[in-house]
Amino acid sequence: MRRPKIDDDALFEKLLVLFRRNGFVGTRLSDIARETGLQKASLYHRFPGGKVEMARVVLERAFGELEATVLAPLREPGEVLTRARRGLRGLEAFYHGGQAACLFETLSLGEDAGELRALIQRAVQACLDAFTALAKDAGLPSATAKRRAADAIVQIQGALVLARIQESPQVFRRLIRDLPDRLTKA
Amino acid sequence: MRRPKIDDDALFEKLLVLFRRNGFVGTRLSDIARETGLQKASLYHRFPGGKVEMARVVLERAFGELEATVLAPLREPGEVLTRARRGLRGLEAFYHGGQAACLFETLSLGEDAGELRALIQRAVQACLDAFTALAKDAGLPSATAKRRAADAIVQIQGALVLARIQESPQVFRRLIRDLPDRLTKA
DNA sequence: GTCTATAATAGGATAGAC
DNA sequence: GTCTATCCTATTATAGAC
Repeated sequence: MRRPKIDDDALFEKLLVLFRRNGFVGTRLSDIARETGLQKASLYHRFPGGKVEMARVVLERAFGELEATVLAPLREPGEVLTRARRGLRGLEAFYHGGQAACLFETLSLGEDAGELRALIQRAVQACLDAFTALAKDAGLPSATAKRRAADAIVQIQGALVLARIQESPQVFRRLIRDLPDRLTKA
Repeated sequence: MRRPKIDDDALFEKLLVLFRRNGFVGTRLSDIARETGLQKASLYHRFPGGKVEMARVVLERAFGELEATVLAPLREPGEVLTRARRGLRGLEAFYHGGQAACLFETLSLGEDAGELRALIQRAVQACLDAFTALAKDAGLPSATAKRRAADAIVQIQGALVLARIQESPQVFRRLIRDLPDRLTKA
């Protein structure tokens, strides 16, 4: 076989699901091999840096998707509430309606997070910036806008954690509904 | 040696720190042995059920501490805002001012969580109930009180996650300051 | 109650054939 | 690009002496 058994996109999806659900240590190469249908040696051919590189690639691609489906809509020109709604619809899809954990949360756990921490921090900061800019565009003073943005991230992360514990996405769905106003209204 | 090298309380504290920081899979028996000064065989003498039993005991004791230092103050008779402030002061201590992760979050990650999930759900539900009762005592209608309680849990969990990622407890401390009003005010 | 020693398994990672 | 086979280490867990 010269052709890949599984293409990069599908491979990325499998890795994303695993790292999201089980974190870094909790995701074993044997799991990845089983889910992708590749042997461990083949995985090392695709990711010479091993598990850490797999996690890094997943983080980078997830950040790219977040940028395209959530942050970009938030920054588009137009009416503030419309932008908020579009971005949050993207966010809802990004987290599978609250049924998927946040990669930034699960990969920030433990000491192994060291090599990935900078990447995670950058992604979270990008979210903070985008939300802040939106709240400013809504006419809120700078300090208030920053607080609203931080509140939004806090609530998103918290809702995802609670949804995981309760095994119900209800609290996350409600949040998505409420956030556009909470971010932009006086 | 017939006397324990380390007493139950100290042992519990060590386990708590490890499981909090690294989750279930991320906490290895070798870490526990190093931190407690006990050999692995001695750990198995204290916890015949192995790592799962250690995690269960930690969860139970942490729940007990939460009950005593946070939930009980919330339920005490007296002025609502005072009760809220006392409970939240307990909560701040419980999470070391935002520098320690939530055990219920870190142990709810991964498939290993199966055996511990019921315990975690019970603890979170107890928090929801206590916050709800407080909000009701503040005169809020039942449905509103429930929403406020869920919001509180969401914000606490989210702030802890964000604090971990940003390596700064700032967002958690601000939350503790704001929560008494957010829970009780019309 | 703790220890040393050891078993049994699973983990990440590599070599080299095809 | 994928595979089989293998290495080495770490991991959980147990046996039995003190």
